[in-house]
Amino acid sequence: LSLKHILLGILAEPASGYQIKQYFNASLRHFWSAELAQVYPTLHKLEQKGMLQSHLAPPTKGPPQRIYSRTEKGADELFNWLEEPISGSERFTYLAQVYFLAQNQSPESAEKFFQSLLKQFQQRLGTLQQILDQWQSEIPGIPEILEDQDLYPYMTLTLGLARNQATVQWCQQSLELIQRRKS
Amino acid sequence: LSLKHILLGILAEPASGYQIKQYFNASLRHFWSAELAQVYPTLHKLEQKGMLQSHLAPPTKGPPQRIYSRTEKGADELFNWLEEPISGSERFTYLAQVYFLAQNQSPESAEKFFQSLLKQFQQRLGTLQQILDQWQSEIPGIPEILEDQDLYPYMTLTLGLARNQATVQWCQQSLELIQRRKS
DNA sequence: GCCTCCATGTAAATAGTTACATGATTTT
DNA sequence: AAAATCATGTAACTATTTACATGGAGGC
Repeated sequence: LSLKHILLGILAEPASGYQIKQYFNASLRHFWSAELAQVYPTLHKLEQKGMLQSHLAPPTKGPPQRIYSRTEKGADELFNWLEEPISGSERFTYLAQVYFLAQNQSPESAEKFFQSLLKQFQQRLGTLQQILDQWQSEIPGIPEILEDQDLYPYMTLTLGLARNQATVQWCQQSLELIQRRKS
Repeated sequence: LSLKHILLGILAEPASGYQIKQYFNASLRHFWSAELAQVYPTLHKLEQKGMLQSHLAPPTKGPPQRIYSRTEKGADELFNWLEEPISGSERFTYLAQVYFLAQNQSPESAEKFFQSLLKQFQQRLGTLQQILDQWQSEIPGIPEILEDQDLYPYMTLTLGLARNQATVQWCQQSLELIQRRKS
């Protein structure tokens, strides 16, 4: 349901399926990802519904590209989605793993699990921090100075940072608690 | 992929599909949910694979219940899953909405969106806080005093709280920024 | 009598992943 | 000459949601 709307959002500028996938990797991967095998059929469906138009671009190099652009109908659909209330439930597989951790017989398994959790979240945090550092060095006066079109993507970055910081702290506290209980 | 393992985790004690659904509503809903229409077929598949066994319980009241219990094979599968590394990508639909918010023509739409975001996260935070308060009033000396089987579920609660607090703060800061920019 | 809760399930649709197929161009 | 990247797509499978079908028990 959401990929449709995300594609409509990305297609503020015309682009090919492949370029859209690049955009996912470059800018959205912190909260969304999509495989090409999902992108292409979804673009087709959106075209069938009249929300996108496409044409083949002459092959400058390599195979020809099919370039999609958003129609008015597509833009309307996007604007409606942008006003929808958010959906309730989130899914965190690793929290399910934590939840049942006590069922694993081996006594160090919980400690090991949290150590690897901590590592992974520290790494994510580092990645996000680097991106923020780059924004800050390139654009002094951030965020006040930003245009709206950059401000909201920037906000998704700051939330990612805040949440990851909270998660790293939680991992550390949990690890300490687990280690204290060993004795 | 995960629902299988979550069912195996819940079935440390034998239970029916309906009871499992209750358990989702009572204890896991903060990070996972599942419809009965998904639970029943998944239980069937797990039984076919020899990870669960079932028998019909005599109808004390109402229709008979099919009670599932975990086999050794099922337990092994669970233990393996509990040691798997976590998967990389998370999905947050509302962050995609934030990301494209600038494309909505109407100037107050962003403000409205964040106001409703803030409300919803404050509400979730309140719910989680209530659950924590109850644990704390019922079990003084939490978390040190807890058995492992309660400690890890408790940890999923504390992470939920920490993340929601971070999110509420982010909503507030974002709203202030948006309101400052109006002038 | 009607509504809700208990309890199980199927069917159909949507969403998403993994694997496969194809072929050109550019880099090593 | 092999490997990586560009570029599009299909097929098969897995995961999830929404809607429907059925029927008993207990409360209003």
